[in-house]
Amino acid sequence: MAKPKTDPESLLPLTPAVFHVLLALAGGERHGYAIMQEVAESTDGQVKMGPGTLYGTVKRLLEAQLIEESDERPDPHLDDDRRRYYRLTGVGEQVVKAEARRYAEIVEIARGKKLIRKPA
Amino acid sequence: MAKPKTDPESLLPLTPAVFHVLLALAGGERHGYAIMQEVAESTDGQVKMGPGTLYGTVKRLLEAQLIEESDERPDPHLDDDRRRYYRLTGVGEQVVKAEARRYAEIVEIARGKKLIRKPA
DNA sequence: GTTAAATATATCCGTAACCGATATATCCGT
DNA sequence: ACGGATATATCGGTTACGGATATATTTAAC
Repeated sequence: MAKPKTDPESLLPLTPAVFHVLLALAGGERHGYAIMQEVAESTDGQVKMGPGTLYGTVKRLLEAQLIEESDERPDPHLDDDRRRYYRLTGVGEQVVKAEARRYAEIVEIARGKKLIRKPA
Repeated sequence: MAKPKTDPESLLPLTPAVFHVLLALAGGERHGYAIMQEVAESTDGQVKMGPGTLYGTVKRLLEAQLIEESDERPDPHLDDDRRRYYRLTGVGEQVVKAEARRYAEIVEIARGKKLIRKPA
């Protein structure tokens, strides 16, 4: 994942770390630390991303133009100068959607083999 | 994934290659080449595992005792001496189930963010 | 029956990614 | 003003991925 590609499918499958970051940003703009927290929270602590993984991943995602830094800041009294906010690009949104569909397909395969039951 | 561990959850998340191999074996005993074919087929060609990935992964899975080699052979006239058959161990089955559940949870997160629609 | 293609396993190695450790600095509650 | 949580960043060891390569056998074709 080094050069900017425009075909979303060609980037799949994503590494788990990349997918989790994109998923977190699919909920709206977030800064790095908040991404870490959201990943840990949304997976009930099953996936804990350390700073090395997070910032390395963010750097690669910026280079691949799947995310971009945002200039928008929240209300000044809620803000923190250190924060750097990121958001999905158009391509990034397509990629995370495509990967989500791929996950859903795999879940269906697992259901077909009776590894899991309930369709929800 | 080097030492044999007995707690399935502690091995998660699996790498995509590992998960696909375990998923293929969840459908019953298979030999290496058949695993490659099944992964390509079940993912509609989206995931193509080369021999380097496959046999390296199989080796690691044997060491981790998630799979084991099988002595059972099919009818002699259908057999091929070169083949080496593998099956899931008890732990392996627990691990692939746990990972399938984890995938399902992530799909639900993606649904909650409107990245995909249909609950099936 | 000889050739060719597909089958089948295996290793090597360059590239990339993970991720803990470490560093640094700021914000905020008490 | 002190300490813990917040926040970003880099370094380096370890691992895994995955294409290329090698080798041999089986099967189909001619």
